[in-house]
Amino acid sequence: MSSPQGRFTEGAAAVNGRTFVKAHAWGKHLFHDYGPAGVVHVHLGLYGTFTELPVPMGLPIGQVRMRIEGAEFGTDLRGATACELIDAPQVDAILARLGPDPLRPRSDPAPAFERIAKSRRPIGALLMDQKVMSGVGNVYRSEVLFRQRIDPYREGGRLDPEQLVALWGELVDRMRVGLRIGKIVIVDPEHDRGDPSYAPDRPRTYVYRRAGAPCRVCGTPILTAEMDARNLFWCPSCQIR
DNA sequence: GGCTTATGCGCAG
DNA sequence: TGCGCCTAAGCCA
Repeated sequence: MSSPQGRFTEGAAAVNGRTFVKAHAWGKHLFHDYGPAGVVHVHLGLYGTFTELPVPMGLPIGQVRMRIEGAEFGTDLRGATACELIDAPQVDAILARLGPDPLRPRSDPAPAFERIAKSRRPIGALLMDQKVMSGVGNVYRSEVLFRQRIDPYREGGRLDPEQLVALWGELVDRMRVGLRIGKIVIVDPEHDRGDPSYAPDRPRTYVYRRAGAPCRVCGTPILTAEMDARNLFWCPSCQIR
């Protein structure tokens, strides 16, 4: 591992030349374990990216914050909002403020259900709150609420227990598909199976970024509004308040 | 080539 | 509540 330029170099210097042992993720947080040297905490934020390159990787292009080089391939990290060396207690502190992650095996949604059930905040905001549950982003919040026919403005406490179970199940299913194929596809994701190049421009979402376009189910124009400083999308006809 | 937008979040005020 | 981060993709010309 190396830390070529600017920002984050101080912390990362401590693991310069160290061997990357393993990685794990909780919600949107990624942890790279370097054994006794510590843990590198990465959060991609809005525009962080890892790009993969064959070895030899050549000189870094642009503002590369962290480079990991393997035997055959390596990665360059750019644009992340966090890339810092932390110790075990700091890892625990981050995990302590995160709710259950639908992508983690054997994740227990009960604490999330409890928080939602007693909240008067809209479900569209609760799904984005990392303390309630972690990993759900702005695309999935709009899409799973459409799939479950729940209006994003409905108060959390006004969801039935069965709806909470169904909503969680929907998140698990959809996010697993996203993980497997490497992109968010809600509309007929099985088309991607075995052929990532299949119909690259076919529809991927029901409502996300489709403001004004007809609902794929009922034809009603999709609405958009800001909720918690993020763009929200929904069908006023399919989704019940 | 330029402009806009964004799968997110911490912090100032 | 609004800004800053500062990359990449999509869209237009």
